[in-house]
Amino acid sequence: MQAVARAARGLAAAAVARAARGLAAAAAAARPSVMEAGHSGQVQQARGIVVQVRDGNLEPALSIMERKMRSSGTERLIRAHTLLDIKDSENRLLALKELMQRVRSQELMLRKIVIKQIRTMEEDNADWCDENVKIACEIFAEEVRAKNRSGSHLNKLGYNNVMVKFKERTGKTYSELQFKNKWDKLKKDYSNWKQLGKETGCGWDPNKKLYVAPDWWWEKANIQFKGISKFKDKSLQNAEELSVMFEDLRNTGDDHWVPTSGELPQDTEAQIHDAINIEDENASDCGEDTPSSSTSKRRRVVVTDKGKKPKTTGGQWMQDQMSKLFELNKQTTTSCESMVLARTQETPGSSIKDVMQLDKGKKPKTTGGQWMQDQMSKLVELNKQTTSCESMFLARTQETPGSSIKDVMQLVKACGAIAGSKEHFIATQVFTKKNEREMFLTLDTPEERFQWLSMKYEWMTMNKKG
DNA sequence: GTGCGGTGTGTGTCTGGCTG
DNA sequence: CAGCCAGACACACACCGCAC
Repeated sequence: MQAVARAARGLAAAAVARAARGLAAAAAAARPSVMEAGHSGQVQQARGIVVQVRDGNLEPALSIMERKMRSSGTERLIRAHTLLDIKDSENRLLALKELMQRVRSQELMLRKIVIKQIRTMEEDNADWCDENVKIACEIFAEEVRAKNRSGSHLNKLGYNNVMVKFKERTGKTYSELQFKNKWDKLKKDYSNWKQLGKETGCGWDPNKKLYVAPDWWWEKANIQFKGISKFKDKSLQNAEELSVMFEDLRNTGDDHWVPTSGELPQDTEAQIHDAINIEDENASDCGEDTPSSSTSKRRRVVVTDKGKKPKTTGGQWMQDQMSKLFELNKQTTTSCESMVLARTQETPGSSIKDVMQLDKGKKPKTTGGQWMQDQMSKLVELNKQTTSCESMFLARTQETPGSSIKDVMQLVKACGAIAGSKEHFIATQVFTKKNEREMFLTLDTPEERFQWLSMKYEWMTMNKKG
């Protein structure tokens, strides 16, 4: 409002000046002056707008002038002129911006064309003959051993090394992308080959080193595992190198999940459960680092977030799941860990508490893959601890009687799980397994035992649904 | 010094076109 | 039709400048 008033005042002042000029011109020959004439109340013929200022009172005169200017269209002309000035300058600015954008986009286009031309001149069309694939696999494996793999792919340095080494050995210049594509392809092949090893419908021909199955089986398998039928009449080439490249991140879906795969387990709890593999006592007895095949295939997560795919490269989801995993590990480990701690002095910095600290505070400024690898290493360490303390515990329980089904079921009833209750029912199901009984015995109070049974029931029913 | 937003880079997934 | 390839898309992280 004040600005508007100021503008009006400015316009008025300009008009006053112009009017005064016109007045002055008309009264050029005569005296007194314009102001004097105005002051004396004389109205003189003049061009322009004439306003009288009475008794030196400027405000009413300005108001009158504004009215006159508005009615005569002068104000509109002045405004239009002013706006035209602004528009001109703005237009010039816009035009300059547009020009810059045009130049920039043309420059970009030109650059793209030049890059493409240079690429096509420098790059060879990928020719993945057996020999080239073999060399590539060897170099890939070298780079993986040199820890130039982050996540599930080689990093920039890794690809650069591959490009250089491959050129040295074959004379061919392939781009990073071409190697990346080949890497993806090899990974898929390796995954399919491993899948064949688990399929029950095919046999193994040791002479030909081939999986054998009827044609209909291959057709069926190829629908489920795209590209698997290529192994119908040929075996996996460069298996050793591929093993180095992919074995620790194999993504067959049923026994591993790769956090960077973008396909998340729908039932996270169940996945965590599978990951720590509590249900499968046989597997835990074997001490496998990775869980054995679970009952559910990896499923595409239901995307609710405005259709975006769950890209989880070292992302929040991964961190959340790892946290949950730690939490569950803590739950299953703490009780026996305390026993171990009582006997042995713990290595500083390797306690669960220390490891759990990883979740807190700032995110580590590393790539998702690196972070994941670190966390997994720590998790493996933690699991080793768990396994060792479990074995210590088992050794102890073997010494002490009281872990028979009969003994444990007495404890079940004592903690309030009466016959007919869901807690009692789940106890009858799980305590046929020795490990479950022993785990149950690690709980100190009846309350803890009852809660454990409740959770066990919910967990198992949830997994049944999943 | 700290927090925030913008930008660039690296990484991973997916899709569709081209070719043999 | 399978294999190869390019490119779009999405996300995480690092870095930088700026305001407070």
